[in-house]
Amino acid sequence: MTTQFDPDESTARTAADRVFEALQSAIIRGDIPAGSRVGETELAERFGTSRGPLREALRRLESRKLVERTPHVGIRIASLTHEALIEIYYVREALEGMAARLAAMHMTPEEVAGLRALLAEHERDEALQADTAYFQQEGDLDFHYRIIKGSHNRALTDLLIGELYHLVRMYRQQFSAYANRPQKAFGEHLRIVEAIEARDGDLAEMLMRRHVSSARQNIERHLNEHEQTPM
Amino acid sequence: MTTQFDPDESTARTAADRVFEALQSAIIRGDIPAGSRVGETELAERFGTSRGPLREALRRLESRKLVERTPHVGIRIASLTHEALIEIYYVREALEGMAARLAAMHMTPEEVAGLRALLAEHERDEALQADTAYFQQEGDLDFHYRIIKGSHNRALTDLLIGELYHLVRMYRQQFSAYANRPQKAFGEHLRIVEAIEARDGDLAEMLMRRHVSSARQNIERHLNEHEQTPM
DNA sequence: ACTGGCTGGATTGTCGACAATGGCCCGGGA
DNA sequence: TCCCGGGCCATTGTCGACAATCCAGCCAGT
Repeated sequence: MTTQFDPDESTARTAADRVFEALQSAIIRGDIPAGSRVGETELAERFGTSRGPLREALRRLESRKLVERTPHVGIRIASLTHEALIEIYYVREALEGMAARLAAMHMTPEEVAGLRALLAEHERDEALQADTAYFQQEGDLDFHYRIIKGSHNRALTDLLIGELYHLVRMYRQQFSAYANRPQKAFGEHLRIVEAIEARDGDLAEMLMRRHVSSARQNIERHLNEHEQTPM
Repeated sequence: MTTQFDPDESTARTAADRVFEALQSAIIRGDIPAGSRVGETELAERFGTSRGPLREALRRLESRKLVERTPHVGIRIASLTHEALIEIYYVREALEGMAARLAAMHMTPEEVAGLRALLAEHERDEALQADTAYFQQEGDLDFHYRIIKGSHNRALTDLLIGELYHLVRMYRQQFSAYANRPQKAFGEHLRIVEAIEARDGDLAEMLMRRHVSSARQNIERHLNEHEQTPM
């Protein structure tokens, strides 16, 4: 069951980078169950490398909050609590709101056009698939990615895409995503794009914040209904 | 010029953690000049350890944007451009604004009282020292730290304190801080605390955002005057 | 029977050496 | 004189082995 790579595509970089990406994918996709303890030796031979590069990969994953390490004890795959997810959504609200504001200021006309094209594509898919949520999931990520990159703010982009979104994706995998009202989300996306086209930074930020906030409230409602956190 | 440690205080954790903190301090304090290339072997023997732990420390510092690594080439201490500093201030504006909002909602009465006590202490120091900026620098950081922690949002706290503020501090060390109008800043701090005491989250966020935004505009003004980025 | 300490095993932390890659310098040719 | 190519060297990437630490289970004592 050793993982196999394309020998010319991924070997370009160093082995530590390969095992880092592979391990990250494995965690996000749920191939390694969340919250489980794993040994370094086990992981090392699983990914066909030594413990040296593996440990470096683990350090990076630790800073991304994907694994937890306790000295002399071991590694466990991160299992996020619902509270942590809610906290992340507050951060997303602040950062993506700012991203939308900056996108309205700095996006090139080509980027805006691409954004609207993406939205049109979503509309077709949505019309076809009505309320199936999964494809819309990836489309939703794509939409947010474009606005984040449209901010042309590297610090903001690195923080959101490099640090936060991995956790969000792991979450969606763990709890197979709360039904996230694709038609409502699409309408919100539409209005955000309109605000960006109008170069209205204030409005774009406000709409994006409400969009993220709605998603958070939607999750909180689900949690209260299902009473998943008795405590 | 080898760094020295308290042999009982810092040795509690692992050696990789010690060299991580030591290296981070050295970078922030400017002991290692920004932008300079350094070799792994050199650093390893400087901190009295082997290359193994040092490389793990470097990985963590890399994710914190304090060093830059290029494979097979080497390490260079991060030297932030002015544009990067401005970008960080936009992120701070968004995140600390949210932190102030959450602090107004979630701070305990004790934390609020401590915040006001800190402000009173600043007022005394400020009255004594008029316009000397340096002490106010640390006080300013302390003020912001308390509000961030007052948000009771771990994701937000980790991001701001764990990822961002090191860069801000390194900056202040590099460029020995732009004169940051302590009396004006103090007044803004005062109004933020008042908003938090009134549990007015909207106002607290707005004031904090304007506070950070003012600091950013102050820096931008200095950059334009001195024309430090000819390009 | 239960608590306390202890020993054995396993896992992580650390180290030194080897291999591989990139940069630099020197020499030759146009 | 300038440009290009090849070889050498330094530095990084990787590996395997040794040492330190923690956890589990057992044994003894009360």
